[in-house]
Amino acid sequence: MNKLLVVCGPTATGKTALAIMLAKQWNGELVSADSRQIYKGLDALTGKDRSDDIPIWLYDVVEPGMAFSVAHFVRLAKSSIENIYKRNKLPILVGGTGFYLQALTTTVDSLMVPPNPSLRMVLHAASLSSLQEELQLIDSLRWKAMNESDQKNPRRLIRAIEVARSAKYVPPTMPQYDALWIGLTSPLSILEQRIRKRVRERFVKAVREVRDGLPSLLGVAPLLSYSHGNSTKEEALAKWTLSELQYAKRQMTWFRKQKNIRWFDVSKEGYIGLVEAYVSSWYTH
RNA sequence: GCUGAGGUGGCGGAGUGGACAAUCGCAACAGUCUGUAAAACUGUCGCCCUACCGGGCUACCCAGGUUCGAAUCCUGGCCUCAGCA
Repeated sequence: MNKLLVVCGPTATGKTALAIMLAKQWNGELVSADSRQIYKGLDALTGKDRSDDIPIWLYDVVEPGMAFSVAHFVRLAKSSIENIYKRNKLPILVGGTGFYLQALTTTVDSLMVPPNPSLRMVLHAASLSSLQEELQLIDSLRWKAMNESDQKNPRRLIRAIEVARSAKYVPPTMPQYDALWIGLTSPLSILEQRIRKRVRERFVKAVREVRDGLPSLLGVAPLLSYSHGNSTKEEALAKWTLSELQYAKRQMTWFRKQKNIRWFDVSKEGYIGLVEAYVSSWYTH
């Protein structure tokens, strides 16, 4: 089975830097699994780190505002990984978008059902209760499988109805990888400091990147408010920092339930050595 | 110092005699997740018990008072802000 190294974890833990280092050691190339960094430009806003000699796939694949979703990601990532294998290199999947990572490494059956824009438009105008009723009617199993939170989530209900109404698919078999999951984390207070520092460092560049009409990525609203003169730099920094921190917490909520991740605390001295040893024992087997 | 406005839960801000442990927003905490995942959504959110059905206690600047009953009315005090000085 083909080996695939996965480096995941919340934002601002140094995933990319670590992955680049590992790529140099093991003749690898990176594949980004980040739902923000797929957009062209916006380097400072989305925190893209780059390397002169290690390729990073799936940065800058689509214009901001264009439709992009997990399904696109999975297709692109699969072909990137194949490409890397063909050249006998090690793909290193690095990113904080847990859903992307999951979809790529496991089977997600409904992923092949494409969106139905006209249906969505109609359902979008429907009330929550009518969405609930419709789903119960056309796919009661799906409805029962949803928890209370999703049953009250219009977006999820609409997608479930969309899937239920589509023709049934036989899910294609996904490539199976021999994946090693490495998670990078640190205590929340330290993570907060790192986020604060990173955001401050990127502020000036990020202000130049944002413009009206951009998708509402983290930081866009406060940065625009600042550049329009509606808030001070400190206010904008505070808001951007806060949203990044909240995002990091959400990421951790996702990753916490995933039991195959080996976690490393990046605030501890010598964690890199531990990672290297861990990867080494996996890679050489 | 005078005049006006006001002091409500971590913050903002409703409430102006009973249905108020106090609408709502933010923050916080926990969580959901199968084509928007940066998103969307759920629950909790004074303290203490609880078989989660409830029960007890302390609360709306402070001190008194009126009232069967006050965050809401009255008196005094303290403090804040705006304008005048």
